[in-house]
Amino acid sequence: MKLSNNAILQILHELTPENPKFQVINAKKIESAANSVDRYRLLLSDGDYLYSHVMLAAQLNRFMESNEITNYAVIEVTKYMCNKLAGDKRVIIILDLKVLASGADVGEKIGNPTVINPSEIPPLSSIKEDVPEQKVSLPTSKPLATNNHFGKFGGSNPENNNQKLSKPSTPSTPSSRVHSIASLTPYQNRWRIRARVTFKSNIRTWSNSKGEGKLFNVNLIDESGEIRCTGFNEQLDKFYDMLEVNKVYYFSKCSLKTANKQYSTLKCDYEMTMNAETIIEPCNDGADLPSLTFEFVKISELDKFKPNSNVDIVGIVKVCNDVSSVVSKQTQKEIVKRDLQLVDQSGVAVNLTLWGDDATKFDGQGFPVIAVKGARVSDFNGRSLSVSGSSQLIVNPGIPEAFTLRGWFENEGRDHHFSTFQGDGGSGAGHSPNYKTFIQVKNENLGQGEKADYYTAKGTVMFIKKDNCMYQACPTADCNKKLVDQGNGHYRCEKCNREFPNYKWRMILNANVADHTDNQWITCFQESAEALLGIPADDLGEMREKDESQFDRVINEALFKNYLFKLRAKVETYNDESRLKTVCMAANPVNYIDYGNLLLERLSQLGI
DNA sequence: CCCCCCCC
Repeated sequence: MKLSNNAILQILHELTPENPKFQVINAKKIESAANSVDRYRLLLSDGDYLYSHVMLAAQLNRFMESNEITNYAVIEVTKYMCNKLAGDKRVIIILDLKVLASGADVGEKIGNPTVINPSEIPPLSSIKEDVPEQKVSLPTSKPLATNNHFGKFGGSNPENNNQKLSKPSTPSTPSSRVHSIASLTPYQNRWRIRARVTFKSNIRTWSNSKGEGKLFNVNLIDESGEIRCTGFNEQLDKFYDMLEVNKVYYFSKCSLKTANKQYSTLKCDYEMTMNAETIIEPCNDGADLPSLTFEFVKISELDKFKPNSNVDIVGIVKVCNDVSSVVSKQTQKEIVKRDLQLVDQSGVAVNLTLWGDDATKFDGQGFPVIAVKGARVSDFNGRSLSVSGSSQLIVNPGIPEAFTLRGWFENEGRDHHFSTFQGDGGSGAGHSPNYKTFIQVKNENLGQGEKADYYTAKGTVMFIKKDNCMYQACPTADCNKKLVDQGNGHYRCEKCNREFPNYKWRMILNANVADHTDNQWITCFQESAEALLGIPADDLGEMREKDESQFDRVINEALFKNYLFKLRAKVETYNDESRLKTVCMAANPVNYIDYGNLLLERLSQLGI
């Protein structure tokens, strides 16, 4: 196996031998800081010289990880560059390669190469006497250039110029090696990243006491992480049109500053601002870079997130409300909004609000899947979501999670009754449920104390009392007072001291639920009663008036279903008689993973 | 240098 003799020395002197063949004598993994990508450093031989300041581009790590390259392997380097570091040290970066022979096949060091001391690179005149495989015209006397421009070299062979060595994607600017986004800090400014644009904002203008202007941001991603980059005024004019979502660019010479976490949904500690020096150039071979990534959260788990935090969410738009408008309390401006009800396989529904253009342009036909990166969590109605200015809304994204959701929805999700975070108390601390069996509730005297006891029980609906399970309630929001029928088509609310021509149906449903240990009578108010019966109270009330047999059918169909009941137990005294009253706070679908784990825990407590 | 993202 013939190596490209002296090619290392040539490269260190800014010559560009084509497709040089080297032997990898040794390799060392450089563990990176958290979130960054590990890199490999190679000890490379050209048969005459050994050089240790050689790095493998991160996208070639697979050659090391798959053991395609082991010690003594011979490689052909089809793309490379030589960068100058502080102290005039030179680093060869291998950008692309082919493995010509495995380390096992070669089995030994070829030739007797001399080690090059990186701080004392021998002059080109010290090229060893054997015939180089690559014919390279050498400049007669060329000092070590201070320009580390890849592909630029002595003038004696212009025809051999960079069309062979610099691929179209290689930027024409002087550059150091490609850095990872995760490695950027404000304390270094000689860096260059190769990154995909995952988001480009609209152009926004501002005007305040400090002045006015326009700006935009892009979000950038590489293997190591994400960062936001903002362009103001002149930079906006220069780069806005050029930057396209999903395309890959080289970025260098942006200002870095600590990201204000209050406004940033990305996990990066820093963010970039374009300045007059900034260079952005397209990169045509960025296929190896990741696209937008999500860390999806199940809707049922939203109560584990604090209000004002951001989450990635994907769900089916089960309900798409019409646009409406609200007046901002702060700006007094009217804003268009649209509320969606989002559901997923976790069996919980949550409201998601779209604003402005997102709201007006949204088409809810056909139960689309939507993904939101960085949706804002609020505790309205237990938990709600909002697509904020820094969120990204993607309708029918081409991601596996979307296809899975679609399949689930078409098969079963469509007919599922979804629970909500309403009735969970809203504070949503996300405590692990206090699971009890009904016999435990009795044995432990739950609800007998001063304060109510809350517990969660998995139970089956055994019986529902249909008499007096609903009433005509005051139509005023938040007033659920039972109305007095005046007999003249009007209904009187004693609480509001008003008469109404209309009413809303409210439910108080008494049901008996059982587990394998005992049974328990529970009272379900509106939301949990609707959850058990699978129908809105207003529909049920109308149904009962029109056709009582249909109403009976709804009640019967609700029997023998299993739920995870969130219950509140408290003794109440009425007419000198005290009895335990159990109110259902929520009837949620059983999560059989959680429930299975609960059973495992109970089994282990039996000590069998 | 923005950073408001609203309401119920």
